[in-house]
Amino acid sequence: MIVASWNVNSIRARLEHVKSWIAMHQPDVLLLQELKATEFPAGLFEELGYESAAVTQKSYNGVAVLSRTRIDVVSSTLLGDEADSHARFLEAVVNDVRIVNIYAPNGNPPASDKFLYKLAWMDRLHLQMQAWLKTGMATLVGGDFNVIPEDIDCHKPSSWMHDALFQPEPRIRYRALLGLGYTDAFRSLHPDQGGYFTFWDYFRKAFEYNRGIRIDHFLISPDLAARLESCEIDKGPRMLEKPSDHTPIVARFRDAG
DNA sequence: ATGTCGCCTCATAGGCGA
Repeated sequence: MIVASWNVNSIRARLEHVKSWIAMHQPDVLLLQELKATEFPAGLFEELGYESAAVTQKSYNGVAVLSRTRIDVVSSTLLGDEADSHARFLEAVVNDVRIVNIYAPNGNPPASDKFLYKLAWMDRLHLQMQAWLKTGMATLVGGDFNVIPEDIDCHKPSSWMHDALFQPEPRIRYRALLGLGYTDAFRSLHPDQGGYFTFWDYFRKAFEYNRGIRIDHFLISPDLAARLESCEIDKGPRMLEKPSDHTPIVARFRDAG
């Protein structure tokens, strides 16, 4: 099973990029974030052989799961805050695997209401991820976590020390998710290797100089970690005209034994 | 502070979020 995740920064602006990437890579499951549109063009992906489920809102956020096989949606809201209406979460079951697509809050600037929302959101995610482990179902939580886990996950820590994605509070919470028993799929197969990023700013030729950050992640339960074959970042789409500022990450799993 | 995108609107310029 091949699972990919890509923050597309507007599904309308990136439609051709996404369609051609799917045609080329044929993932079994694709998680999309930052749709930035009320309507998700499900029909266009149906033509490519993909079922889809999406949670959307006007202008902001939005996540979608695409799959070549049936998607059973479990929930479109993260527990713990009835008043939270952001489209940032979609939990589904595909091929006996719990697939959770997240677009975690950015949280900038630090010491703002947005930053507090980010931390609270991560605390809510922690509780769910803890509960999922106890169900015994193989679980993958993927998407844009908006957290730079370690110093090697950015080109230069001093450039990010004032950014919400690099603050101790979210980083501690990310590590706590690993502490529950989840594995950072990419890092587990590429230990101690810096210079691997999933996001580069549009400005200052950040991509050309590889001044980026690794903030798109797959956190996988132990049974899935045992099935993990590869996890790579595909920089290809970031090189195209009018790219998203993120690029896809792709994980491959052995079939369940 | 700035850079650059994509969205929206008290819309063709400016604000917001990233």
